[in-house]
Amino acid sequence: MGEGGGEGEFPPKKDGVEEESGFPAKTPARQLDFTGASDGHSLSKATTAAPTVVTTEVKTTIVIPSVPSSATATPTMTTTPLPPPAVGISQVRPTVLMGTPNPPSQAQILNAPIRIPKLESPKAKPRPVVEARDGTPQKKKQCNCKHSRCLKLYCECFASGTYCDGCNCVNCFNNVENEPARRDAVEATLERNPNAFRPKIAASPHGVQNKRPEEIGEVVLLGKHNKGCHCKKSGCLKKYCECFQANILCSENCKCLDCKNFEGSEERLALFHGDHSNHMTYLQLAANAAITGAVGSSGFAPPPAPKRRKSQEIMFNQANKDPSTHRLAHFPQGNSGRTSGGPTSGASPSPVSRPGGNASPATSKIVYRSLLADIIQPPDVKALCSVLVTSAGEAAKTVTDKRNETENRMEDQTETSLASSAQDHSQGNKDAADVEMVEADENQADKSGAEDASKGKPLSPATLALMCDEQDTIFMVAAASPNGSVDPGGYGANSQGQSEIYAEQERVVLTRFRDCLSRLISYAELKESKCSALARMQLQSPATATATATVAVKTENGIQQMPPMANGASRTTTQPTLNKPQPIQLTTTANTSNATNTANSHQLHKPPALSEKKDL
DNA sequence: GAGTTTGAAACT
DNA sequence: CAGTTTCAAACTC
Repeated sequence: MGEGGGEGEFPPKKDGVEEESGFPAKTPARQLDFTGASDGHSLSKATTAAPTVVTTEVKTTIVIPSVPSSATATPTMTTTPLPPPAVGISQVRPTVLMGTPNPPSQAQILNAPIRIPKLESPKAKPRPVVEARDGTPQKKKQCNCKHSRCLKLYCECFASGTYCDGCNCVNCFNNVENEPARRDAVEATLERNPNAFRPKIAASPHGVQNKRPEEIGEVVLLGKHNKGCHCKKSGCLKKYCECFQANILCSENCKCLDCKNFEGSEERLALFHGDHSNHMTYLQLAANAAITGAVGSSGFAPPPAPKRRKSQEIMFNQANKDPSTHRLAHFPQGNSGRTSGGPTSGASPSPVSRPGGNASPATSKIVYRSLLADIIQPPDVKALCSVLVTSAGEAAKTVTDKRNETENRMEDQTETSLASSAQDHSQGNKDAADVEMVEADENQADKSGAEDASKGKPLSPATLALMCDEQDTIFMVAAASPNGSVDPGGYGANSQGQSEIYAEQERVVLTRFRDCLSRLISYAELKESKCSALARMQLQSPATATATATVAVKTENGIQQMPPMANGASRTTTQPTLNKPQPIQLTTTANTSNATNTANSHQLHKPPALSEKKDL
């Protein structure tokens, strides 16, 4: 078991010679030293070998469930210097690949006694991975390592940076008690491969976000395997394949044979069509993975529940048996000579595309879309920013004017002026105290966070991911006061006036932004209710509803069409009227073709006029 | 649950 | 860096 660390001979092996610690005498890239002498010795090498950080922007229209607040709960494992958030395998992973301003170094990631999935009695029974109906694992996965002492990447716990807890492993060293050994193992692993503990799945610029839904045909999950898989026999359609397991398509990084895990692959489609509802859930989970840039044994997203595997495989096998769909050729890989992956006979419908390749033909697959998908376009954001900046400027001006007036009035009253000065001082102190309190709170709330980081203690990536906002705050404070003291005026302006201006600006900006969000929420609610209404109509009269599939919603801006799908699942999107959610007028329009619908939807992709957004 | 298959990791 | 071995998960029966 995961708690059985240390005792018993290891390995139970043929290799013969063993070190006194029981480790095989084989000399790996760097022999591990489990004598414990390494306790506390630094991972200086690893520490300084902070690998380059891939900064990738990921966008998705798939709604990402928020991380439960419990994720930041502080475990009570007192021997752990860094209380890690409890992270299930489905947990959103750190944003190392996501452009986090200061991603943790590799050593930071690893030096941390990272995540202890759940604190239980050491004698706790092994817990199977429990999956909810939606396929979301509720417990961390448990390894079953026997020969690796859970100190090699073979061990999923070790590879994912978690301690074994409640695992079924034998002779486990991946625990608090064997931290020195574990550290050495980490060091050795890093020496072999500095990126060993980095997320295997990097976010990919390719994906759905740049395509119209009708062009997509299927959801192409973002991200690609950094190293690529090397599958030979699984067709990359089994969980043996790391790409498949992460629910991403194989990429040019892969060296797989007879790959079927590419966009447009019939086998792959068959697999997913076999369990569409489950797939939808899976998509969200995988989107998490893409978003966070990490899934799998280094955070792999949970796989789809294998409940329907049989039926899926039937379909898959049928597809395989069909000679028309059998592919001998490797599908195209941007630069590795993969051919188009097209079918070897004319029976298969269409050429396929690879991530980053040509668009695939449309299929009838429903694409899950957020209710707010496409509502916010880049120009919208720019417009909003402009509005906010303008507002901030106006606020500053107002405050300054007011202040000047007041000062003029007060000019002759020396006594009052002195009092004011004193107040400035005390106010300044108060501000300083406030800032310090904020800082203290943050440090306390996440002791393992910035404070530890500043001390050189590592952060688990998940923790870092969760505290990025706090980091920003801390950064602001630090920037205001590089020497650690806090500028009483705030932001280094050293005057209450500035402080007031900033406060007012902040108030105005936040207020405006809040209003904007409120409107978005209102719009989403409106849209949802419209979708629901439509869905009900479809239920009542499916034929009609499906045939017409058009709901005209009259707004002050004209008519908007709603796609014939409920709750965000759609292939078309409507353009919001952000400033004023209108009462719904549902009108079914007979004889409205889908083509019309699509054409309109294209038009509707245009962002709202800037004037509208000013109202935000 | 035991045995087999598979592919990543470790090693040569 | 290619080939081989080891390992543990995935899968099958």
